[in-house]
Formats: sequence, structure tokens, C-alpha cells
Amino acid sequence: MITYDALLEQFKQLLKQNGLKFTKQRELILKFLYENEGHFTPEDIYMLMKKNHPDVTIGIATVYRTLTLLEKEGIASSISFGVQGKKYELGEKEHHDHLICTRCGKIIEFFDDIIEQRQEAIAKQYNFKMQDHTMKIVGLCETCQQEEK
Amino acid sequence: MITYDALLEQFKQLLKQNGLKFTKQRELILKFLYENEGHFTPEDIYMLMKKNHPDVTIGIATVYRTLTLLEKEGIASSISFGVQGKKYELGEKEHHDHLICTRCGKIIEFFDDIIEQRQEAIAKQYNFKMQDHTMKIVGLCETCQQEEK
DNA sequence: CTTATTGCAAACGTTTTGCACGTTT
DNA sequence: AAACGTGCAAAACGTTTGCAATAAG
Repeated sequence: MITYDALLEQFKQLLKQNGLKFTKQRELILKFLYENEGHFTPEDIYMLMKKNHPDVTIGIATVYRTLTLLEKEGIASSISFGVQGKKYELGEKEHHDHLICTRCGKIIEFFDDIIEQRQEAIAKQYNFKMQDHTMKIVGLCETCQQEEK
Repeated sequence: MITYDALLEQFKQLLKQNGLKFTKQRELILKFLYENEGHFTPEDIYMLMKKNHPDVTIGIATVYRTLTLLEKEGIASSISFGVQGKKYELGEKEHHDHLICTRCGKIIEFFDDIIEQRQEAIAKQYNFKMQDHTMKIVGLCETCQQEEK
């Protein structure tokens, strides 16, 4: 588990390498993702930001721009929920897939070697140069199965 | 491969069972999906509908409503492209996953037993009651790999 | 002092909705 | 006749963009 200081340093390096600037807003968003386990929409982050840091002005556009940047740099990653938008998480961890509860929205992460291997094999079989892959299993989590009754 | 008449009959049954009505618009959209292999956005379908059936009035809202209905009834299925919307196809065929080319948008369908089995196993492991699952491999198709150079 | 970044509001593209009118049953 | 479906236009939704002001290097 990387420390926040190391992550921050890494981020600063990336910014410098690309001629970008280190701002209060970018720092706060990075910090937020580091401190909060879980998956958040840009809206979530924007709201919590305004609430927890009333002293810093921040616009929703900046949240979107920063999340896009973090994802491009490989620091964050997102899962898409179709029309309902995306949710972001810190992405320094290993690749993983998601189980999503359709009732309460809970997201469970998992990783399966066999699935990963089959994906590579399939891409190869169709002469596809794989850039990314996602898999989502949607259903009812344990708790919600009980409460459905 | 189901015949169109059988599909139509099935659709009429479903409508009747749910107290819904059989309309010209619903029929045309079903027919369109039956006759056209491939994946289409609601917009695609709307445009082609207006072009090929200038005699029938149809609104984009009806296309959305009908596609949602067809998907709910299991007759059609969709893949999501995030902000860029969804694409629909007739869903009477066997479950399958998708390879999507990020350059030309081509969609290749595949089915892999091992992946299916692992998905079931994983859902079970997390006490998840699986309702659906999707997997997308995105990358460059054979043709586009060549043209990238 | 140059360049990137910001917040704001307006624009965007897709999807949904309210409503009066039309069609199916 | 009752109920559902329709087209239309307006609204909603998440997201992106142009711009003048601001902050970082």
C-alpha cells in the first residue's frame, strides 16, 4: 500500500513531465480518492469537496477535468454505468473486475486469473490488439437477497 | 434461427400477457431488428425508420420506449458505450460477449464457456444472485492495426 | 511574464417526461 | 368506452466547452 506522500510525489512528477501545474484542486481530489475507499461519481466528489473544504472554490468542470487526467495517467480508474455516468476509484491497485448490486448499488471487486487468461486468448484468436477489458456481474448482493422477500 | 412470424407471434403474446397493445410502430421496430444484423443506436433506428417508412409517423421517444420494452422482455439486448449511448440488437440468440474496436467501432461477438463458468463460480463465491453479466474487450481490430501505421 | 488552470454559464448529446390526441382492444 | 400508445416539445441528465479571470512556474 503506497503512502499518500509517495502518491503525491508521483503525481507531481507526472505533472512536471507533461508541463502541467500542481494546483490546490488537483491535490484535494487526489487526496479524496486516497482517503476514501470506494467508487464515486464526479458529482459525489464535487459535493463532498464543497462540504469538506468550504474554503477552497471548486467547480464541477474541474472535477471532471481532474478525474479524466488522473485516469489518463493511470492514477485513477473508472467503471461506466451507461447513461448513469461513471464512478471513479484510485487506480494504483491491480486490475480487477466488479460485482454490482442492482438494488443497493454496492460494488465488490474481484480478480480471476482464469478469466484474464481467457480474455487474452480470445483477443488473440480474433487478431485483436487488446487495449482494455471490463467485466461486470450484476445481481443482488447477499443482504439485498434477504430484504427482497 | 427463429422465423419472423414466430418472433412476431411471441411478441404479440408478451404484449397480451402484460395488457399492452400491438401497434404499427412496435411491429416496425421489431421487424427492423430482425432484418438487420448488427448493433444500432436508437438514433440509427429512428433515422432508418423515417427513411424506409415515410408513410408511418414515428417519434424518437417511441423508439426509446419500444427498445426499452423489447429489452425488458428479453427480445432485444443492448451494449452500453458510456456517454455515447447504447446499441441494440435482437436478443433471441444465445448469450455472448463483445470485442469492440476503438478505432472503427466494429463489434465482434464471442462466447466462451470457461468465462461463463468462472462468472457463475465467482457470483456464488460472493453470495451474489447473478442477474446479468457483461464483458467487453476493447482494442484494435485486425484492419485498424494495419491502418494505424 | 508566460502558460496552464480555474469557475462559471452556456452548449452538448442522449434519454426521459408531460400532455393532448390517436389507436387498439 | 376504457386503457394504452403516440408524437411533440420541453425538461432532465451527465458531461464538455468557451471564456475571462486567476494562479502556478
